[in-house]
Amino acid sequence: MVKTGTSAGRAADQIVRALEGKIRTGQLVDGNPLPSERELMEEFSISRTVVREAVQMLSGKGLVETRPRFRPVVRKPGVDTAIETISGVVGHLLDQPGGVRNLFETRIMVEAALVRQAAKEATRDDISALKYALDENRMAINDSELFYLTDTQFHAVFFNISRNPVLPAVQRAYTTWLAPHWMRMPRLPDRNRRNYEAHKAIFEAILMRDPDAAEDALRAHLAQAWAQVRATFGEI
Amino acid sequence: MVKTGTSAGRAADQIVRALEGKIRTGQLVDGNPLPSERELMEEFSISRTVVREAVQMLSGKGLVETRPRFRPVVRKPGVDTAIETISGVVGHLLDQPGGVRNLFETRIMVEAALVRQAAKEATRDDISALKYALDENRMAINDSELFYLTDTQFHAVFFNISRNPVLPAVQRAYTTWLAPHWMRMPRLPDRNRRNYEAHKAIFEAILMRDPDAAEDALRAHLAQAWAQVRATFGEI
DNA sequence: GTATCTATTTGGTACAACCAAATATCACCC
DNA sequence: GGGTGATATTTGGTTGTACCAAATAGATAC
Repeated sequence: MVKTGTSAGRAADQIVRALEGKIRTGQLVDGNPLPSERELMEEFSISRTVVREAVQMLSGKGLVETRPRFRPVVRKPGVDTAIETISGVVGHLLDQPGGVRNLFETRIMVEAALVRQAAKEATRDDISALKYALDENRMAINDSELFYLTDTQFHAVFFNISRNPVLPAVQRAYTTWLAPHWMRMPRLPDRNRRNYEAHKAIFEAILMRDPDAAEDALRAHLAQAWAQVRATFGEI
Repeated sequence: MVKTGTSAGRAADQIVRALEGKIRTGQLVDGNPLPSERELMEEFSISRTVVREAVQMLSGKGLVETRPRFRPVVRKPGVDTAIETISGVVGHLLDQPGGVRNLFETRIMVEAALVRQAAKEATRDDISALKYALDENRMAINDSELFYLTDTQFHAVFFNISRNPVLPAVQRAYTTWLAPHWMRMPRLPDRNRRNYEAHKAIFEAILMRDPDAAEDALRAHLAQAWAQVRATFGEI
């Protein structure tokens, strides 16, 4: 029987909705493989064509993870999932003139807000986390590979202070998307030291509970970083 | 001939990349329909199945727009495209406990940063745009439908001041995603007036070039809005 | 020139078949 | 008995054909 144009009008969308539900309610457990395509086509009485289509849609929405020849794996949606979903488009945006600049500008804005907040309401734990990250950063000045890592982790502390799970994911997005430009920059102990000093200045402003100074230090730091990027890549 | 497992290993990904390129370079013009599936299968010597798969992927990436029975339309990627792409996942996130709260919190943070910036560097044009939006808002106090609109537009001004095209898109995202909660709130002239007064307070702080006051006013305003949401929906 | 009816195109779905990579099964040897 | 490797069985990837119903283009009538 060739059943076409079903009442509801759409197609595999129904399957998608059904599976979406099963994932959200936990009937399909996070991390487990999806039922095989043949099973699904039997369960919903549809052709494999439609099953594949549905699975692909779910993959596009980030609810399942598909590797080329493997069973799709269920993934309960999280902030990181959302961010991965747009990575493709963002890639194109960054290729456009001014794309990187625009993204980086929002990062400055967000992080400026975060350091202000840190200066105002960082707990003792937050501050010791910050101090730890700063020390790690200092000790890595002569190891550029490690310095990049500790640099990122220092900044990460700010994104954690709010206790809002969205923000750490946002930072991961920023670092992932901007990494191509950062990683290919010449990294010299000299520059590392300057960056460390900038971090230290931010830290001290936060210690002094001075939001304005913290914001200024952060902006100076990121502006300098941007200048380095420009020096490496030119107009972007 | 049944050709499988081609050298490169993947499948419709190649087609996706090819089409991606054609879209970015403008060979496939923004707004125009994609070639028909049959044409594409001939052009790339692949089965229609694969063509459809590729098109779907492009759709998932937001590079083409597909309505159920219509020709897919090419869409050059923009920030809005990116945001639409994640709308699906975000929907799930908002359903989770605390989801709305977390999102709204980031909105407060971002907008607080924006009003600070506005207070510091708004041009004469920015300020008159703000004043215009404020007046429109005042005149709509007794028309709740219109008030919601002018409310949104008042806030929109802040997202425009930076001249960064990412931010207006972000605001559209916020309003879209949070709309379901805002629109179903009881809207009374009384509340409208209170919100208008809050807007006015923010505006005046910006006029005075006082970032701290502007931020405080903005935070008070949004905190109140949140309280209203809570009063309507309870724990969310 | 506009409206209406008809032919053709085009997307949506189904089914059957096949390949190659994964995975499960089992016999075999230490 | 507990690994180890060869074998059988899934299972995802792809092709081809076929058919329906909605869109669109084309022709015809008004």
